Amino acid sequence: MASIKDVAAEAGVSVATVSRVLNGHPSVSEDARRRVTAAVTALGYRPNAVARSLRTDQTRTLGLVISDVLNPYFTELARSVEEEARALGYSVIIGNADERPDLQDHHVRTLLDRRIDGLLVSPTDGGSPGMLDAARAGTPMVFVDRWIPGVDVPVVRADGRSAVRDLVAHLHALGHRRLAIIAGPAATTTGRERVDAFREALAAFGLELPDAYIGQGDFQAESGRRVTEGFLDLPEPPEVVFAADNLMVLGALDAVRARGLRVPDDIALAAFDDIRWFVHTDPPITAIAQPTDELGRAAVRALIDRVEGRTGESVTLPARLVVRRSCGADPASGQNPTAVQRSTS
Amino acid sequence: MASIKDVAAEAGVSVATVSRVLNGHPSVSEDARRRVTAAVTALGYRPNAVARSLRTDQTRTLGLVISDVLNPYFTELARSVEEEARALGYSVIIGNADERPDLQDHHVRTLLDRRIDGLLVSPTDGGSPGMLDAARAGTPMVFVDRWIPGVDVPVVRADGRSAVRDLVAHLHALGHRRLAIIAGPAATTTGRERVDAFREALAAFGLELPDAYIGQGDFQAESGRRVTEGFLDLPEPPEVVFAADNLMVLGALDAVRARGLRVPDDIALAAFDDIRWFVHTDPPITAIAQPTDELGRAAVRALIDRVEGRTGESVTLPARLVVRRSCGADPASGQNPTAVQRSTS
DNA sequence: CTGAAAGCGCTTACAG
DNA sequence: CTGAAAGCGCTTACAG
Repeated sequence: MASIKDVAAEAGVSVATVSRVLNGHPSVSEDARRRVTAAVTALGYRPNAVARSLRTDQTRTLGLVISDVLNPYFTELARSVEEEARALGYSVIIGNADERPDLQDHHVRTLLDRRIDGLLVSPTDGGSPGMLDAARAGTPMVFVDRWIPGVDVPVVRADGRSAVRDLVAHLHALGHRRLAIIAGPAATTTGRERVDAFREALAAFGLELPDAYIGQGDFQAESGRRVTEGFLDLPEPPEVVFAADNLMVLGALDAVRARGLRVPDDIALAAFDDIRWFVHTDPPITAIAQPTDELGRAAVRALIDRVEGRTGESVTLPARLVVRRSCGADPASGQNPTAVQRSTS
Repeated sequence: MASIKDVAAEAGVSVATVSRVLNGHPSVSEDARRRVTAAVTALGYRPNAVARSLRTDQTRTLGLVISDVLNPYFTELARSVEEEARALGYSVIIGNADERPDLQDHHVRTLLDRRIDGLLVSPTDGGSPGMLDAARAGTPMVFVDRWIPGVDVPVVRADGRSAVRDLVAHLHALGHRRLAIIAGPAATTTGRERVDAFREALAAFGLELPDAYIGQGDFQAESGRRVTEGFLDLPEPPEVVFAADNLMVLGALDAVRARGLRVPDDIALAAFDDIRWFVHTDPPITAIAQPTDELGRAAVRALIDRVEGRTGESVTLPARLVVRRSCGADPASGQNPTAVQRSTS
């Protein structure tokens, strides 16, 4: 592969001059610029980003460590992150933690070894050692979706509180009183917050959230299945199961189906995180939708602010309820008296 | 951040010795090794991968350019690719082409600029200039899923021919005679092949595939919707619509639903590529499943073979039919006389 | 406007 | 077993 030396030789100038035209430095004669450009195309020369990074101490690359690539929520997030980063002149390298702290650590370490300029993380657990090190070492960093309390890093996330209130109002209006939740890992903020928001919303309606109605999931489908089976085995099973993410509701559907029960007649279902397929499941699933795209973009902007020496700010965007049929409502019938946004599809 | 010099100073040895212990070189005294190790942990030293790459001319990194991250098929592929690569000591950087040749080119260029050791591509179109350059320049490369005819690069893919035959046999046994297909872009191999396989399978049953029953999609949901509407507007609409990927069948479902029609009563649906949600759509969707995980692993092995100087071979793995209810069959009823694999869920 | 030179953080043949 | 030195491909202050 041609190097800058080859280009210099071909153009009859020094490598310094080649470098200058490559980087758009103003003080280069028109003649030199022309010859270098010609040499570059003649040789099909592409600057070696590795060498450039070593010299300039910047890679123009962001690292993104997500909890699970197989979860459509994170996949959408990754896409918007990459788009915004590209628009701002950065590349992004994605690491998939698969909800495993050790894998998360592996990726953080690898990314840091590659000297990425900044790190975007949706932490899998309460903070793996490598992650904490990175934060302490002052690596420009921002958390997306999930965060780690006590670590001084901006957080870009959705606030589901009001949407969860809308959901509970919706369920209450439909006559449901026994509401259960499949929680995410207690070590994650989203795992805890969604339970808290749910409990608070229930309290506003004078309802309790008994321990038996809090199932411990791990954001994976299998845990949703297992927890739901537990609920169905209860002497008094819940009337509604609210899954804290879209994969666990998949598992819940599996479990309900395996028992030969019907949604919403026998049991109602709802989920945090909306995905396109929810329109076509049987029945269509009521969900809380995050502004995923904007979250990804805001996170990138905050991170690049930090990277370039500005102060990146935390951002919180509201999530919203999308009512479909899985809780018993017919969105078109106007049965539901509370003011919630309805699905248009 | 501590450099190798700092470690050398701390340990009281030369940087050469530090480098040797870091790389497990045998001829280092036990004493030196101990002091270096101590210095490394004392300083929290991590070797700079950028500098190492520049020197050794290898990055231990593979590039993966996929057509669309939002498509679960590619997301699964990416996951297995990363897993196998990691097991073999490589990292992978993913580029999402979003089915756009210009974006594909952008990623190929960026990846090459970073001097990745090898490139895994599922080409979006007939081959963007940058991709062709890369192949010509001798960059170790392998195609996954889709490939470019005439380019001398190993291909790792699934052969859907026999599964498509099984599907057509299944449809024929159910009494369907007017079968239509939503094709992928003609510029992609999978776009063309699936139509060819479908046509051949129809021919075996004495059925034709009229032009009006071939809709031109682009592997995105919206095109599936548009094409399906066209089918439904035909004087004689098809009885079955077979979508060449899972996103287009989503669009087809949207279109069918918008007309107030039912699947499979009014029209049957099937798709290439299986996803977990198909079990829970209304109705569950009959699909052709690829051995995605094995494809990803095989592709990585073939690529690393090339990178390390061995001859990476092409691999073709069979896809299989998974019968559900979207074509009118009740998988449990044994209605279908042909020997096809049934969904167990 | 231009070039020679230093240096980014490593690895590795060479000499001892 | 160990170190001094060269060099990977760039960028950039410095001098002219």
